[in-house]
Amino acid sequence: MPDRGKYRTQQRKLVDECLARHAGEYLTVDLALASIRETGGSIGRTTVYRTLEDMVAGGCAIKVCVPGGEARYRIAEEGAAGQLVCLECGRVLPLDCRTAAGLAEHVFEHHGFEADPSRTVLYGRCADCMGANGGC
Amino acid sequence: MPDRGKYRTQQRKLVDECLARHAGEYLTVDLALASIRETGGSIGRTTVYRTLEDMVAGGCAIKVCVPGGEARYRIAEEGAAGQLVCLECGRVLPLDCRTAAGLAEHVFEHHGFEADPSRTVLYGRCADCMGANGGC
DNA sequence: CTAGTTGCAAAGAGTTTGCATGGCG
DNA sequence: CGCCATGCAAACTCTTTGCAACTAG
Repeated sequence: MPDRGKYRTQQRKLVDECLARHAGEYLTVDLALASIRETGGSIGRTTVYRTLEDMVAGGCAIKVCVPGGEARYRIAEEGAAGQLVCLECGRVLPLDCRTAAGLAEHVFEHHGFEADPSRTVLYGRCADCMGANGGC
Repeated sequence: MPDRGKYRTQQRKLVDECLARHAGEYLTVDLALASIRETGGSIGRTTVYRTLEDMVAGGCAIKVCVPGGEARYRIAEEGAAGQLVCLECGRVLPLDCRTAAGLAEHVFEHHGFEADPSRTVLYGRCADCMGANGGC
């Protein structure tokens, strides 16, 4: 394995910029790829995968796993929030960071588990889907 | 698609019993398959997949998504807890239900998002891995 | 120039589906 | 007896890897 992340290449910048452009959103590899190419960038799918994984390893990006779907990536921001995944529409919404941080702290004290607040994931139904399906 | 879950077959019982036998644990499809066959049960991998998905759809099982790994399933118990996923060793640990429930309530009030406490997932490092890797 | 990086194509892992056989009610 | 369930094999999807050409420093 080469010493990943040493060179600041054209492609690496493209991925960086793409996540920054979509700050707060959760992009799949294909969405990122499409967005990059839309802006005129030249990049291959493999490189997007590799660069995103590098960013996650380096703490610059957050990876969220959605059951039955593709992985989603978001830029890691200062005081970044966790995520709320709607099981009906598949949307991913941000969770305020205070809540996530408080939970992580509580978990550390009670379980000795060092949770990353920005990776907190809750599954359920978003407000829109609750409204649409109401009682049932 | 047939009207899944109508008949209470031998195999369905086997999967049920397997999850019950491992209550609180998070089984992969392969682990469940192995456990069932160990106890003398006859079942195919496809059926385990299908039955577990049926159980998740029916609210009898919880599915947890581990990045880079297989899906894991746990029986859905009354007052079931959320889960703590260790990103180093891949282990999944239970999160006490009081904490998860409190968080879900908080999230509902602040975000209008109806989170399922038992599906709360936190990612980080478990106590064992923290001890092993200490400072770094 | 040297080592890291890219990206195509192919391999791989996990999961789902088609379809004929078998079982529940 | 009808319809659902099973399970093998094949298809599929998402992701990773091998490798030769390329590029940043």
